[in-house]
Amino acid sequence: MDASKRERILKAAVKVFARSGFYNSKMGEIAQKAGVAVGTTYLYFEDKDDLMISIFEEEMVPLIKKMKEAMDARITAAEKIHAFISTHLSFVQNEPDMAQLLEVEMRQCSKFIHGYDGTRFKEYLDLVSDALVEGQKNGEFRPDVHATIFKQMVFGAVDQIATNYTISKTKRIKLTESAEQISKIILHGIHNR
Amino acid sequence: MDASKRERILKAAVKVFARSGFYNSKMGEIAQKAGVAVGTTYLYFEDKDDLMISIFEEEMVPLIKKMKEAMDARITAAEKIHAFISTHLSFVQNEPDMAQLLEVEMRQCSKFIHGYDGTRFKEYLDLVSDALVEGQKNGEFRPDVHATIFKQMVFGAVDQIATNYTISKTKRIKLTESAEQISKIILHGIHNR
DNA sequence: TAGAAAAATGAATTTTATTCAATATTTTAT
DNA sequence: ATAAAATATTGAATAAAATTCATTTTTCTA
Repeated sequence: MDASKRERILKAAVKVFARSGFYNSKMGEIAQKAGVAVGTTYLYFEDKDDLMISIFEEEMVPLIKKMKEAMDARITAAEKIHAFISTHLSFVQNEPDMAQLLEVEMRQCSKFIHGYDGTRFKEYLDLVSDALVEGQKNGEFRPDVHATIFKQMVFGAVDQIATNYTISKTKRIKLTESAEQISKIILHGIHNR
Repeated sequence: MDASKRERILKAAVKVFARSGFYNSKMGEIAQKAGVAVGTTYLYFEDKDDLMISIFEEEMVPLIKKMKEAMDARITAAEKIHAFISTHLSFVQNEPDMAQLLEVEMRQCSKFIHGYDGTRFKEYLDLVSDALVEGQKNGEFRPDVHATIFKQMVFGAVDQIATNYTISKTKRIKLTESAEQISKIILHGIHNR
């Protein structure tokens, strides 16, 4: 089993999924683009869904890493949360194909929606709740904000803006502007007056 | 073309989609449950995706109506936004099958993700931005909050909490508690100090 | 009530994901 | 270096469903 062949298949799948959408992507086209036979893709991945989920898992590793770095570079917890929001939206701006895949196409993948345990995704969300808890400990934020609710709320807000941006043709509203608005509302909302 | 037959097919589809998930639902089973032949479903709906989208469109009508009533019953804009959040989450709590369908299964529907123009969905989101603008006019809220960003942000936050609740087995966190937390953060966040 | 129009049927078709028997390549033991 | 064994690859065959459409049934019209 050749690791580079696995990579070739993943790379090809990213391209095909992003261009055609998950549902309309043919395993045959992915195999062809990767320069292998159809059957070979099934030696490296269980099925089409597993291929999609593998893309997610592998893509999240560097994304989490970069996000950690961006947040660690900030001093206050408020700055860390602002960094989460603007870094996520920068990624969406700078890597539209991958954003399309992670936000839009991934959700058509039945195994991802139903079977996926979400380890990597939880890891990502916990960056938000960790920053919240830090800010509660040092008095920046109100202590009555529930960390689990908060992290989902922040991610949900950012993800909705991101998805809408990705889908929309016009790109009327700048993501940098959205990032500032979301941050301001959320941070005002949890600030310890 | 019999309107009641169309209804029977829709009703059957709701049951089957909710039980088996969109992807694993067979048109044959839907037809059987509706007491018609497979081909008949194709006289009333273009395809499986159109059937799913029709459920969404029809379900949104009473949902929007109830949401409008709930919001209109409140005096201040802040109360209206609070009503949006808690009414949405009450619906998720009280109609788990429909919530599963609208939040989870709908997103596996390729035509919904790609082709749907989102008229009904926009109508729903506009309830939030209308309340925001009202609150900005009467001085309750800061005037610099962007309505389009705000409505997406609020919906995204609520939807993420709702989806997580629907998917999770444990239901650890009460949706009423989540509604209070989200409202408090958001309303603090936009309040005109 | 016969003929036309509309609606309904379900077997046949089509499209793809997935499997697996056959083939090719690589590794191991002598 | 060589043959047997193990591993990897192939792509034609299979299977599963969505969708179509020629045929049949029902409803309408004059």
